[in-house]
Amino acid sequence: MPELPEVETVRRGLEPALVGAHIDRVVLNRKDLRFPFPERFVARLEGQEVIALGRRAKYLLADLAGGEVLAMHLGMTGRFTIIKPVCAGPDGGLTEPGGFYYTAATRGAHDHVCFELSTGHRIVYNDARRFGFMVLLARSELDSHPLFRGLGVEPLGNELDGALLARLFAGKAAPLKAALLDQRLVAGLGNIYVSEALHRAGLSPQRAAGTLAGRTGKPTRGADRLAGAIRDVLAEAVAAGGSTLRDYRQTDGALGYFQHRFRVYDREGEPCPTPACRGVIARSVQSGRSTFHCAVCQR
DNA sequence: ACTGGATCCTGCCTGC
DNA sequence: TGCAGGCAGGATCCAG
Repeated sequence: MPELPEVETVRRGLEPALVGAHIDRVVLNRKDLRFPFPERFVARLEGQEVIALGRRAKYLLADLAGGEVLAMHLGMTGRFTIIKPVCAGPDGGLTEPGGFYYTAATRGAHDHVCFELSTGHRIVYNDARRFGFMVLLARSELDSHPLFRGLGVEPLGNELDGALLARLFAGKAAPLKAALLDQRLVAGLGNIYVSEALHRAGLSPQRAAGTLAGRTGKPTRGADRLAGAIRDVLAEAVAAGGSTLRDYRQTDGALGYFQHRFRVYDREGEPCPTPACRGVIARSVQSGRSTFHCAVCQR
């Protein structure tokens, strides 16, 4: 479920295990994800120390001591799991505090990559649909790399406000839904949070994006509301993800799960949650993707 | 320049 | 119960 908040949640979950550790061994269970793994992928990673774990839009960025960056995109179904070290139990046998081993026998069907760290931790990447991918690139070429060059503004950074949105959307006939999904404008929103942000802002997903730029190019109140709604919904989701992170060892240990309540997403037919609004959440399809909105309070 | 559609892949849910 | 069909949170590419 990786939009920006989920990726940030995964980043925060992985950071303590990954940063400062060396990658002793990398096991690939297949030769590609969405794309083939980079040339000499394993050799370039093994022996490297991870010195930082960052995020840009929906990409995780692991900085390596040698100057390369491991950039990882989770696609639709990518997940990371931390497997804690196995240690000797009271009965003399091997037990594991989190309650599970990671062996060939327990390996999940779509566990494609396993990073074995110097701390004894293993970090497993699982991706059923394989829309995710990993690339290795020099830190110095990050900003000019085709994957990152065109990315738009980071929505939780300081730049995003109504004025910037108005500038980005000026002259665009595309519906707000499509404009917000465009990673070249605002980077990190996905199908869920676009619906959520538009509902909070009281803006119809069908409305032309350019109408938020006013006639003089000045931001409208709608643009200000939308910028605020984007920041609020993402920040709340990140906070919700973080609040459940302490439990990451239970069940299958997958990072990035959280119980965030969506106000409109997947709530077709339910009453609109806006106070005093008598509307009902409708589902529609825009450029092949589900949109959820209330026609009464979103204009 | 913008837009909609097809596409990659697997799993799950629905309806017949 | 079985199975076909549709749908899924991403992002790119292509035709129009």
